[in-house]
Amino acid sequence: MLEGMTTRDPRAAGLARLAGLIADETRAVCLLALLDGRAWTAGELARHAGVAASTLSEHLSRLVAGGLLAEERQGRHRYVRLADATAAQLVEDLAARVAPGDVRRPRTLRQAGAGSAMARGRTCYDHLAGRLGIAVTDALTARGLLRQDTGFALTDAGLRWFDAAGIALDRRGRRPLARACLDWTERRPHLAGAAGAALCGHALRAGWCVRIGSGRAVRVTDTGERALSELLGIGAAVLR
Amino acid sequence: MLEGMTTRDPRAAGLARLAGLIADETRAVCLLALLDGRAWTAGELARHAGVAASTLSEHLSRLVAGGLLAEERQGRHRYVRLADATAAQLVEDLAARVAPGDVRRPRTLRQAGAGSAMARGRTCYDHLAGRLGIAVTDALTARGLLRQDTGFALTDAGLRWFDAAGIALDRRGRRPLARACLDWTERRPHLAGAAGAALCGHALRAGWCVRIGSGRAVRVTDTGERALSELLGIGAAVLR
DNA sequence: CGGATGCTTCGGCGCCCGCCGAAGCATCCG
DNA sequence: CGGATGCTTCGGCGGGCGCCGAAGCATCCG
Repeated sequence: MLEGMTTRDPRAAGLARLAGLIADETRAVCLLALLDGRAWTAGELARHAGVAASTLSEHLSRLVAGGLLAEERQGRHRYVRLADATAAQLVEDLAARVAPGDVRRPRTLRQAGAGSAMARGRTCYDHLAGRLGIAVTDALTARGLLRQDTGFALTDAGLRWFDAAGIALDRRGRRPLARACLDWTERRPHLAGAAGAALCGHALRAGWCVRIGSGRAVRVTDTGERALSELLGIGAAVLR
Repeated sequence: MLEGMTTRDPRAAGLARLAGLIADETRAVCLLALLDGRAWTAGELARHAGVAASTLSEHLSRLVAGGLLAEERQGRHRYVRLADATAAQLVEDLAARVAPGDVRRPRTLRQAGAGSAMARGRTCYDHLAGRLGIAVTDALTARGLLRQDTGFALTDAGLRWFDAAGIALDRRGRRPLARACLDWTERRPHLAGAAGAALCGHALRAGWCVRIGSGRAVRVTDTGERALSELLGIGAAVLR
């Protein structure tokens, strides 16, 4: 056989290998969990995924070797997190393409409860998502601070708004300031990129919102309601 | 075992299945080849990938069933193409993340020749790439028609430029007008999205550039050099 | 109509990979 | 120091999947 083979694209092997990292349901479970942007221990992920610790250990080694995860050893714990923003974006992009019909809806009450908290507000890697993320994105757009019609970019007024709000934007890196991230529960784009990260970081630091328990869901505080109302004209009702 | 399993993310199975479609080198070869945006027959792809027709037939069925490819039967031929722009973007995004060290450089003279033609100018799904794509993107940016510093979006002046050049933009669909696509050979972003597609389509229709043979490489014509110089101030030397 | 061409189906083979539990190592803590 | 905890390594098992060639079907063409 073969011989007739012409010039296989040299990227194919790497592409298949990269996709292969995500092409396992247990690893996919881990990557989606890590989308909260925080570090998990190997044991937490093993329990979360429902497999033996030994099994998960090997999965983590592959994901780290493949560059999707970064690890940090602390004593007898192995902490892993998504390697960087581009890794997070990759998982997001793939997850966003998954046909909505392919996701099974949660069944138990407890899951439904957690689900509705997540739908209200959560972090998506390092930016805000859920109705909260959408509300912020919509408000920025309505006020002419963010353009969505011709792409996805901050306007000059948007740059001034961040400056006036005292939210520092890191414009040195290669990371784009504004980027669209498709919201899983809302099925609409919300603000990601360096600006989205800065805004989320500020919101958590300033107490505009706090994490619920140990998950990625967040709740808007009274302080946060006032700030979002003053700075962006977001009504409290939208966030409930 | 198990029992301890908590709430696996319902998207995990779909995510793994989707990634699994790309996680095979032969299928990856096909997807990368199809990034030229045109339709290939099953036989062409089999020869290109260097596998038996029967093997490739099954691969195509899986890719079609998974929604990444669209097929069209004509007589005894089975034509396939990327299902839509989002499928193309998915493959691009994944390929862009492949570590540059992972791609082996071409070796033979013939491959090197094809490579340099590809590096000069080519189509990337439905927009321009290679030095040509970069030159156009840079020129649009330098003239204030495209913003890259705060995201990736056309400016109002950019909208007027397309209008004045007689290039119709389809703004009805959900597809973003401007989007960044990481150029494989240049390692820098070039213009994709509805505007990139419109520009590329116009360039081919107006004879600004023509396809070289049956591949995805394109060559800029004399007409094209004049047009690009007049409309965007692109010097001919850049395109060589 | 009959041979050539393109694709698909099928059976069979072999490899890869995900899974587990047992055993071992490192770390922490009383 | 010794037991508990967390992680890793190893052997073994089973299933899935990619590969092929042979055979069969549809289409095209002389």
